[in-house]
Amino acid sequence: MASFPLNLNEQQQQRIHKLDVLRGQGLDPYPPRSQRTHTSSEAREAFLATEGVADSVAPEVTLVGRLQSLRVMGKLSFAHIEDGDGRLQLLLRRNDLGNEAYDRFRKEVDLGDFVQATGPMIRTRAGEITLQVQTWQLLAKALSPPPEKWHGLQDVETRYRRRYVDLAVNPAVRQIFRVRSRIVTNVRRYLDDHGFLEVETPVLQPLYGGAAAQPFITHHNALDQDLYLRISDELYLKRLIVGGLERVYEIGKDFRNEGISTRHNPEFTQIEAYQAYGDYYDMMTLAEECWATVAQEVLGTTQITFQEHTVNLKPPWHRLPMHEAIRDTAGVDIDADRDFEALHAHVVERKLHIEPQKTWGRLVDELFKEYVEPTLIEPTFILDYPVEISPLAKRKPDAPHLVERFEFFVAGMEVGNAFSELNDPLDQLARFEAQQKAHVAGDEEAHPLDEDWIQALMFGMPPTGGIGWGIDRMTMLYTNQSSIREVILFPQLRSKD
RNA sequence: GGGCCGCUAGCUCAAUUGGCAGAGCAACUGACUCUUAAUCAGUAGGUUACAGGUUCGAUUCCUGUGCGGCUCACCA
Repeated sequence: MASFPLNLNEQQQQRIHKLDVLRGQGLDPYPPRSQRTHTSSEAREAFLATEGVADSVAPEVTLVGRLQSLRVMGKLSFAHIEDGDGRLQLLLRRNDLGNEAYDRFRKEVDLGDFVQATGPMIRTRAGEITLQVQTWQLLAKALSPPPEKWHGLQDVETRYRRRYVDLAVNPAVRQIFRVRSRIVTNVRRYLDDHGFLEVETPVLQPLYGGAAAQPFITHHNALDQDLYLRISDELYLKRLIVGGLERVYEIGKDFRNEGISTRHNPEFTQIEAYQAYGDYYDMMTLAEECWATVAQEVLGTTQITFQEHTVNLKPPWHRLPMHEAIRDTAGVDIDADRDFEALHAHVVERKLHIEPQKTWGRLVDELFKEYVEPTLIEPTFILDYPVEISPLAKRKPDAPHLVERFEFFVAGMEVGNAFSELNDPLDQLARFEAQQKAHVAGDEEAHPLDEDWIQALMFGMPPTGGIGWGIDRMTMLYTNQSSIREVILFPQLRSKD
């Protein structure tokens, strides 16, 4: 018996009493094995294969599953059990089971219990394909009752904190995570088919990098050394490009120590891919082809509906240089106002403020986020970012204040980031030094100087295109979920108590 | 971190102006051999998130705390 205070409610106490009754009858409420012969859909198919066929015999099956409904009508009862394939009805008759087995089902079994039932498949008078139970067995007793049967579990907090209940009673939630799994599988397949090698790089890193974010810090006891949880995979994957692995990718968790919102979870899943001898144009092709292919495979169409928007992921996507986008929406020509003060005047005029890094690039970024981002409904690549906010990307040869970088947007949501990778070690060093200045000036998300990465670049890296996007946000778009918590099985919540 | 909203039975929700805390489902007892939101009769189930305050009296009004949702800021 439980030796810790469980604060059992009345229904739980009743169910524990039933455990004692069952054990008193010499029955194990938690037997070690089951003997399934068919899943619910296999049993249904087996029945349909024989129904109406002359001289055929109804198939005899053994099904297992969780009891989801029970309708007792005296000497006849109906129930539904649910397995991984779906629901199937059970018919139990006193005549078939005998008094003892029938009464035990009525008295000792509760909604939520796992049961096993054996018998022939039949069709009831109401037309439902049903297992006519001859023998049955309890597989696992549930001590807590399931939520109410037609409103189900709706409380969002309880759904996230007790996801097992959510999954058990809300089929739509199960479907989201099936889609998520198939998205990951198909992204992987696309990259595998295009010659990319899947690799794993450290989550625990002596120095973090690859993005503008604050890290989580942890400690290794034996080494007596602080380590960071990675904020991106970028610099390790690019080390592999230096090492001669020409196409690599990784799908894994990144960790960013920032606010939580409907679009941000502290740990999130990102795909990053790097292609030697490629550039950011190759990454655009990769993104639009991969997203369209995955949508076709997973959803059966390249058209997706997200909230009030319906968009088509079919290539080619819009390609819009950032300065054009800002000119067309904000009415500011950033090419004309190349210095901080001139552009700052426009920003002040529009009552925007920038913190903490006061650079020309941040002003551009601010204008972009305010005016352009909300307009990006159709899948769109925004090209050519300011160098100050892109310390790992290669400069545009004809415009060295910009870099060959794009971010892409679908249905108003930023989903990914890519660039022609900076492979000039001395320029990389200069960029890191600029980041250090920004850090001193108060930008806590400035990129730290990674000396080992400079060493790697000095060994020589070919021209390379790299891309990353969020699997969580991709799943949000493909399943039409407006909160990232709906596509993460166990989203981060504050601990209770 | 700011603003707004929410927290009542296992679940979904009510409760009038501050006046006995209720319903449906689930549970328990009974009837019922083709139901499927089964039906019918009956029973039980509450620290109204928590801590204070006002009041003869608080689910209701006030203050604080916790947790959550949305949103703004920040970010991806």
